Amino acid sequence: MPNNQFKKGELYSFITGKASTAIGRRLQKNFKQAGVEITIEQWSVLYHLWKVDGMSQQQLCDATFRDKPSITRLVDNLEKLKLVKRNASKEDRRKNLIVLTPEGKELEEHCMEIANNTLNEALQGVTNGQVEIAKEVLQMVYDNLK
Amino acid sequence: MPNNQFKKGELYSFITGKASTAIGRRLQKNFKQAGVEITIEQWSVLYHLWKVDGMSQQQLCDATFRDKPSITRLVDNLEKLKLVKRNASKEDRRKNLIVLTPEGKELEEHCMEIANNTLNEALQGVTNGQVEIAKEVLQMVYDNLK
DNA sequence: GGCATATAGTTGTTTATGCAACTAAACAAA
DNA sequence: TTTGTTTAGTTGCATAAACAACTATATGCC
Repeated sequence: MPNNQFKKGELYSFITGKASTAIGRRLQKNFKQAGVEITIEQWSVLYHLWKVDGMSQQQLCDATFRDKPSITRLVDNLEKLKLVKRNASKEDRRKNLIVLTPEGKELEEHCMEIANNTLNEALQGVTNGQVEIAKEVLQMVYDNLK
Repeated sequence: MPNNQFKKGELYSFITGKASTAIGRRLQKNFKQAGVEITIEQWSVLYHLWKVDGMSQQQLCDATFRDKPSITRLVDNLEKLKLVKRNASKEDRRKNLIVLTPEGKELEEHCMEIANNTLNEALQGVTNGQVEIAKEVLQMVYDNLK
């Protein structure tokens, strides 16, 4: 950006993330309507475990961009829901490996379908090219600041 | 979107808003370093009051995309900080008009400078064209779902 | 081996969010 | 005027976020 002045409208929306708030809220609503009783934050943890089961909490922090206390509490609640278990690591006694239960595994297909449909809803009328560019911008922002 | 399938990576980032989380976190850090003792959520309310002083709480809900209880509590805390006051509306006794105090007004310039610099930081290496397209996509997403 | 530093996870605290439920005021229809 | 419906704001509740501080474990250096 050669010129360092933004119109105020851009400033606000970029900072507050209204679009992702709207997606998150819609996804939560769609989960609820479909009888899926997890929060979107819990989903965001399960999402990574479905891809790689048995991650450490620190790995979940990195993957979900949250801090350690937040992950501790999210995992607490997922344990309560019997969707995950903490297994002490054999190689490093500080580490817990978070593993999916059978119920946790079972949720994947249904949740991912709902999430997929929600994103389709959100991106109605947006072209593939626009999505690609938006992705690039958001990735650059994230890389600039993480 | 003719084809309703996304790669999983896109799915996750769009839904969770990692980029705006990163911006928000950086802005909070920059406020703190500059000795500005407000949260970014409080800033988002002040932002609208700096543009239009004396808004009702419902108007702030619409402007900031939050629900009524959230605004009630944000305004509570801003009152505690003596940055705003609630004035009962003369035309409609249900309504509070939220007005800036002199201290609240005084914060504008410094806060907006910090916010501006933070967004510049975030958008390093992004072209004007890319920003424009990203904005359009995010606006469409928001309009599709709000 | 001992000590300094780094790391994983937990606890405390404060702020925030959004759904549900409620009260009071305003508006619309009969 | 009365009644039914809508609207503005508040309270309750559960979940979440992140900073600070802490404990226990692991790593690196002398």
